[in-house]
Amino acid sequence: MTEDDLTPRERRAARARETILDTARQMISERGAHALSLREVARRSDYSPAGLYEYFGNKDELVAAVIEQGFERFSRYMRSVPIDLPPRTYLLELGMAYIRFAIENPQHFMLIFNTPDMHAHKSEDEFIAEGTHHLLVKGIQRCLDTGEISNHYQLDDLVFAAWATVHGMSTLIVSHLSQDDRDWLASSRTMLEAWCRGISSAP
Amino acid sequence: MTEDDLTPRERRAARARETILDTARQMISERGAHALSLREVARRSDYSPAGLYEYFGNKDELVAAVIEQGFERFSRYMRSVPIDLPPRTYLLELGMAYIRFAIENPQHFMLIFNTPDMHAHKSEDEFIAEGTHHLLVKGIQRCLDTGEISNHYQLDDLVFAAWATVHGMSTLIVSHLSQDDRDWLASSRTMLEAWCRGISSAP
DNA sequence: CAGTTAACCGAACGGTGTTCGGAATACACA
DNA sequence: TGTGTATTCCGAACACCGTTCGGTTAACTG
Repeated sequence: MTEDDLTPRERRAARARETILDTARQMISERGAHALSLREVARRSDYSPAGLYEYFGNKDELVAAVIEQGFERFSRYMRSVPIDLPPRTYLLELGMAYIRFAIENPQHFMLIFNTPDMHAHKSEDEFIAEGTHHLLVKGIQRCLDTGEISNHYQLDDLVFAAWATVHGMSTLIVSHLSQDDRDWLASSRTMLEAWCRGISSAP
Repeated sequence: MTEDDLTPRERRAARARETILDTARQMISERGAHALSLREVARRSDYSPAGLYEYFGNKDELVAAVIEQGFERFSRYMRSVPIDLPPRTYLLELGMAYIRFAIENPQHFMLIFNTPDMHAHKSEDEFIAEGTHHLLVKGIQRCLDTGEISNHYQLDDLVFAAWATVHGMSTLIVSHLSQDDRDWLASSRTMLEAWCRGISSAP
């Protein structure tokens, strides 16, 4: 993937960066992003607080790196859905992958989709997010093409509603209903199927 | 509403508490909850940092109080929907009230529904939230009774899906699509109508 | 081997939330 | 009205935080 002709020094630096990043990632999935302390990261990875600044410009850049990792992980969930499924099934499974990611990585889901500072992640994350977003757009477009979704609705509105539904389900499950031990994946699937059927025909 | 036979001292204390709370509320709606500084609140309300501890046990209690205010405001939006509307119209307008609150009070919406610490707001907020939640449950139950929603679906799942849809729309609009200047209220209404129609008949 | 660069740290600065002892103030009661 | 008590409020301090800077190793380069 990447160029492997790195000097030992560069390879060492990359490894150190990765170590620090892993520590931060683990601390975030343990206690959430709001409780991340740079000094604690330094402590756990055997650096002095100042030492970290060799690898990350500041705290925001560190959590931005974790967010980027999270986006890649999220992207993997989404891309794992076979594209050769029937259009409506594909759409359904895409939504389920979204929700599965949230349930299996609650802290990272919160981190990458719920951070109040949208200024931090702009370049690379947006790029990856756009990539997965495109999967949704294409998926819906295919359903429109095959007539499995009524062309009475605009593509933009359909994308918005589909995204909102799975995002809302994910958010509710991980942040408000986590203690309730219902089978949320089953409920989500049932109601997503209903949603797909609902928009399959004109009013 | 409340008992007015308070001593002047109690009245003064209540007023001071309210002043501090207002300052905090304004600071939150200006720059978000994550940027709230207790010392800055003290500065703006002419107290010393230590002085605030006479009225709030700690910072978390202060933002908990702001959250409670936010819940009450949110509850007012929801209760403003006339209950004598036709069942399906009522349900639709309930959802629109939810989204309107989010759009018109983005920081407070984020604050009360997106705080990573679910341990803080348990007692009063849950109570009010349950109150508005009950509006949704009753609204859907009425639709089931009149047959405007297919009884093929379970009440719990319907409530979950309805809540998730409006919550997702709200969250996306205020935190990811705020710069996009589409008419999100219109899009939301269109797709909520589609959702209502979608579950009106069995598969 | 000498010079340069990278890697790292100790110490400090200004900020934060919070605690504590005490001072000022307002109150209740004699 | 005076006195004792409870409320208000604050200054100072503590521990922690993110960040910067100068300097000291350590590693690479020629």
